[in-house]
Amino acid sequence: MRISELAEHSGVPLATVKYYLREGLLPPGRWVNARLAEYDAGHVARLRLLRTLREVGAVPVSRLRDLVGVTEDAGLSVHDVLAAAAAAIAPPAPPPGPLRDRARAAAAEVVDGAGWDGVGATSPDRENLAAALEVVMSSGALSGGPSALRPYVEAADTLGRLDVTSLDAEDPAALMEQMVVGQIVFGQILLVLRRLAEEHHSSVRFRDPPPPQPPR
Amino acid sequence: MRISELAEHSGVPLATVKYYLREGLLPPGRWVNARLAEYDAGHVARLRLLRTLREVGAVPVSRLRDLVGVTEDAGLSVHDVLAAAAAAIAPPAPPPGPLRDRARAAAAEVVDGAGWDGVGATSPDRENLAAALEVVMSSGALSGGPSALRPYVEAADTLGRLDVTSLDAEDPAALMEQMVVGQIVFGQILLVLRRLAEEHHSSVRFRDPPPPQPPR
DNA sequence: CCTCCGTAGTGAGTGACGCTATCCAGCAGT
DNA sequence: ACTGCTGGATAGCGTCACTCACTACGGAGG
Repeated sequence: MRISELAEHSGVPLATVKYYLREGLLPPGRWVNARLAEYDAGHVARLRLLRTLREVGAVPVSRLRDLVGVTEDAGLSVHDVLAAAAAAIAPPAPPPGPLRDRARAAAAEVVDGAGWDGVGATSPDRENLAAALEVVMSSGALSGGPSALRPYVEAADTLGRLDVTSLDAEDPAALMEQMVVGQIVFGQILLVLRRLAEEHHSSVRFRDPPPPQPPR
Repeated sequence: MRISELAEHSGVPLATVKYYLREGLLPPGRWVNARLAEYDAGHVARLRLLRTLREVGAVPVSRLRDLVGVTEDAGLSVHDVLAAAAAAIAPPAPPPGPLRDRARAAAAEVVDGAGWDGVGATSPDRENLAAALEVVMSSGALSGGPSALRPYVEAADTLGRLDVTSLDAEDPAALMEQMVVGQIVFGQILLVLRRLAEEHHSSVRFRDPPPPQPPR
C-alpha cells in the first residue's frame, strides 16, 4: 500500500499522514525503490490509534509522541507500559495555589485509604488529584475530609480493576491499543454516562412536571 | 475594588481580566466616575469559576461564554441550568464514521437500559456516547452488546444520583458554581482516580516482584 | 497651575498548535 | 518525451488564548 492509499483507507488527509510521518508518530514505510515506499496494516492501525487519541481523547500531538515511544520500547513490562500510557495521557496539572500542600496531603490520604499501594510515588496523577482536590477544598466542599470521596474511590477501584483484568493481548501493539481504548475511550464514556445520569436524576428531582415524553 | 486589585486578588493577570471583560465573561464594574470602576466579591467569584473551568476542565473560552449566559438567564429551572451546563461542557463529537448509526442505536439502548428517561432526546451527550461507542465497536470490543458497559452505567448512575442530591444552593450563582465543581472537577477526579486504580491493579497483576516499596 | 502616576478600554500582536498547500526531483507507465 | 504520481521539505494558514502597547483621561502632590 502506498501513502495515498494509506491516507484514503484510513480517512486521514494525505497531508496529515505526511505530517505524522515527519513527526515520527508513524514509522516510515518499507522502501521499494528510491521513490516508492510500502505501508502495511500496521500503519493503518497506528493511524487509527492516533486519530482516536486525538479526536476522542484530545491528546496533544506531543503526548502522542510519548505514547508512540512507549509502544516501541520493547523490554517494558505490561505494567510499565500502562503506567507510561497513564503518564502520557494525564493532563498537565494546573499551577499550584495556596492550598496545594494541604491538597497533596489529602490526595495521599485518598490513595492510601483506597489501599492503592501499587501506585508509584512519582505518578503524575498524584499531582493531578491534588490539583483537583485543591479546587474542591477552596470552594468549601470536602470540609468533612476526604471520606466524602468514598463513592468516587469505590467506583474508580471497581472500574480500574475491571479494565485491568480485561487486558488480554500479548502482541505489544494490540495491548497498547487495548489500553488506550480502555483509558481514553472508556474514560470519555464514563464522563458522558455520568453527565447523562445527572441529567436524568436532576430531571427526576427538579423538573416540576415529570418527564413530559409521551410513551413511545 | 478596582480592576488591578481584582487581578491581584484573584491571581489572574490584569491583561487577562481585561480580556475576559471584553469577551463578556465578566460583567463590567460599577462606574464610580468616568475613569474608575468598582468591582466586588461577585467578580472575584466569577473569575475563580472561570479559571477553574479553564485550568481543570480545559473548557474553551467560547463555552465559558455559553455557561455565563446560562447563569445570567433568570427564569431557568435548576434542571434547565444543569442541562445547559452539561451541554456547554460536553465536547464536540468527533466526525462520524461508518458505524455511527449502529453506535447511535447502541447508545440509545444504553440510555434506555439504564432507565434514564429524563434525558432529553436532543442532549448532545447522546451523540458523544455514540461517538465513543463507535470507536469501541470498530476496535472489535463490545461484541457482546452494550451489556458489557453495565459496570460503567451502574457507576455513572450511582455517582450522578449522588451529585444531584448534594446540590443544595438556592442562590443561582452559588448553584452554578456547585454544578460546575460537581461536573468538571469531580469529573476530573473520577478520571484521575480511575487511572490510579488501574495503575495499582496492573501493579498487582503484572508487576513481577510485588510492589517493591519498603514498609514505611 | 503643572506634573506625573494610575486607570479603563481598545486594537494589534504573539506564540503555540495542528494541520495544509506548494514546490521539487524523480521514476512508471504510455 | 510526456503525464501523473511519488516521497520529502518548507512555508504558510487559521484558531486559540492571551498579552502588549497605546490612548485619553482623572486625581494627587507640589
